[in-house]
Amino acid sequence: MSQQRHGSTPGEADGVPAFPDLPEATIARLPEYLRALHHLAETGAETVSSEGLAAAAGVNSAKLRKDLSHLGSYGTRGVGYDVALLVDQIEYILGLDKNRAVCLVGVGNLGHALAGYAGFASRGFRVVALFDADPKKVGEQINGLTVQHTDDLERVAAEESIAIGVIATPPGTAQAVADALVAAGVTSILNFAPGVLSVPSNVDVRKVDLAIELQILSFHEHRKASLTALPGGRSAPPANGGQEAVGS
Amino acid sequence: MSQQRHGSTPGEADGVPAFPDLPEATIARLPEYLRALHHLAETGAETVSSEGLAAAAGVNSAKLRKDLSHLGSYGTRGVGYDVALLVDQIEYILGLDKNRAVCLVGVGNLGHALAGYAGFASRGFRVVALFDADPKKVGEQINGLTVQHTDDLERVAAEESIAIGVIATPPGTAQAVADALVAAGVTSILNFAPGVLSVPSNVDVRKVDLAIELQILSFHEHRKASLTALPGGRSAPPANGGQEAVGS
DNA sequence: CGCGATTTGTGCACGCCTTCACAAGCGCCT
DNA sequence: AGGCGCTTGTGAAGGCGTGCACAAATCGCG
Repeated sequence: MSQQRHGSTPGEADGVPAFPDLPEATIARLPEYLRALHHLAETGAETVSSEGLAAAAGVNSAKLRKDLSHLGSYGTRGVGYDVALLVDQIEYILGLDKNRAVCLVGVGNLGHALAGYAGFASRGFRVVALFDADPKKVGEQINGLTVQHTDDLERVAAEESIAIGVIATPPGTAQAVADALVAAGVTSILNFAPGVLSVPSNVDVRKVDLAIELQILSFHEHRKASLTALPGGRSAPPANGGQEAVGS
Repeated sequence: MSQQRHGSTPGEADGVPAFPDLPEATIARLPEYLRALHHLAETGAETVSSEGLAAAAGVNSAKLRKDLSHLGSYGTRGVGYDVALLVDQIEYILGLDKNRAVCLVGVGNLGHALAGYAGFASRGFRVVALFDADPKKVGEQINGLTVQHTDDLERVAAEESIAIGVIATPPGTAQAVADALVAAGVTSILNFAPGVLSVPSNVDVRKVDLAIELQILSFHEHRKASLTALPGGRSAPPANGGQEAVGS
């Protein structure tokens, strides 16, 4: 699936890809739609209604329609959206047809798991290099790749024309690694280390902090606990229909 | 540091903790402030200005002041914020003084790493139970804990009064695990499995999808690539002061 | 060929969040 | 004691995102 250009590729009216500037919120949801669409495609569905796809992606149907309308008009009124076509569109917009090269820095507890994470490869990302500052880890084989020393990061990353760097080092070394990645020409960074990274404005950084997620949940636990003790607070309603309401 | 109640604990005017309802956006930033504050405390700082703390947390100083003002007035004009006091305040609001029990379901590639992730324990979360559906994994020792079978999840989770459940299973079993967690009384779930979870409305779910993060970065790569080819597009400005601009 | 059922695409209003700009408050120095 | 500089806390404005509600468009059927 998702192999050749269809008649008119969305943004290439004239060889120059006129890029629709999508709202950030929309961009963040496109991968979710894509996952739902792949799932639908596996079940053999040819078309989906906005209602159906919205349910599968866990969002409001109006929001979904507005999101997709930003990509252009790829639905048919009275029918719905062509699943295969929409998959191609979203993959094109997200640049997933490029099979981007990813490198991973820091092969510790978390990094080791990320190196073997199947979810990356299955969605078009190739982990092509692993780095670590610990000499004991250098040379180790993980998932068919040899761990290299971070001193070689800049050279190797430039050679392999790596687009995305993943930082899974301890907080103290994250900034130095980011600097090396930037120096090697990497313009997108996924950072698992707690703390703020300083990078040039043309570099995109996304941060994932697992402890922060737990802390946010902890807040809601705290809030819920104090609500149950409060006059107006409904104290743990056990049976409420059962479904719906997905956090954040 | 950060041991006893100070004079008037923020929300306990009358034994009943009146909970300030903070904006979601603020809640999501509090952990970041907390981390920055801990860092400052280690360097021996007594007080911080909003400007200083904002820089350390990577946000706008006005935003930080507004966020903190929601907790109450804990700054001193002309001086700044008392670091130790603010740490206590935020930890109280986030409910981190409760030392919450966490269980982890799915001890695969990612789950194994999460079980050993130091960042959890260091920030007040105790992983007290591990589960997996694979009989070969049951009984395995990880980080001092024995992996138990998911059939026992509901019973054990209820016994240990677990507040937060972490799902790191394959997508197919995530919903069943969520159902079991809910049945055991867990009201907060951190989900690493792709897909949408259906839970009662009193349960909070936060989702972390590593592939989605990469896809969002891929989009920006795609966008940047097409911008450089475009007339108005500034093509890779290499030297731009050097700092600032942290993505999302 | 026309009509009704269905579903998309979107104008509009509302609410949340961010950012600016500044008054109010606090400490220090003279 | 008084004034000055610094910093917080907040009113107001602007922007972004969401969701409703409906017009426009398409298909199928009689």
